[in-house]
Amino acid sequence: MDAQLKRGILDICVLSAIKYEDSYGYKIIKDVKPVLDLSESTLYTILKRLEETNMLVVRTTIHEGRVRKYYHITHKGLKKLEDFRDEWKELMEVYSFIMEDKR
Amino acid sequence: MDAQLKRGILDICVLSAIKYEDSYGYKIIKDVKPVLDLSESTLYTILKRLEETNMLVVRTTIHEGRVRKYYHITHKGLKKLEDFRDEWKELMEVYSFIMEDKR
DNA sequence: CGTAATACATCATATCACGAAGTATTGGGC
DNA sequence: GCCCAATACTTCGTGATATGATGTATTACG
Repeated sequence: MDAQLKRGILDICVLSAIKYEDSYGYKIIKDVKPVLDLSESTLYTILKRLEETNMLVVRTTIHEGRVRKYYHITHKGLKKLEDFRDEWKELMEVYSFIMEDKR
Repeated sequence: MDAQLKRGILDICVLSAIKYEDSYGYKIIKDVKPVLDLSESTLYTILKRLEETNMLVVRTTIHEGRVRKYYHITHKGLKKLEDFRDEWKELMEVYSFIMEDKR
């Protein structure tokens, strides 16, 4: 998918991936990649941003000798997901405008 | 609307605004603004980009003593609009993923 | 004569996706 | 024992791009 089109939904996608269950970077990539391709550098950049804007909180654990950081969605993160429904509605209207047959 | 979400559709919106009839910057803004807010600086940046990538061609005219540049969509621009239908389908699938009830 | 409307241009800034490259550990195959 | 894939996270540089601020210039109208 076009990089620009991705921008609006990448953050939302990542939040959605931890919506019901805490998850960690490596797993999030595996979960999201089939539906929306993203690289490790992109994902960790996004996770950092979401942490800085208090959309999620981090808990560092050790799993089989490896560091594993679990991400947990916050109230603010859940609200962001909720608000996206309205954003999507707006986007649908724009799409209608784009595809409108003006002849 | 969120700036990031806009990015993927701004170019498409502008192309769509000149799809059936040549138009000029000032008019495009008036047409697009009600459905998707954009500033003059943004619009002219986009028009320049679309010209550089051969999505449209420009014809400079004088109208009532003022310069007026008419933009005409090219075959490549029309193809871009067509391709957007597929992009949109992908986007819909991502939306399904985001809103999926995983409980 | 001033102001709004028309019309386009440029620049600096901030945001962000992504490839490249790196660090470190575990586990399986040979 | 050794190599490589898989697991897991980090940092840096680059390119793309939306936008506010600012500027230029003309016409129409009261």
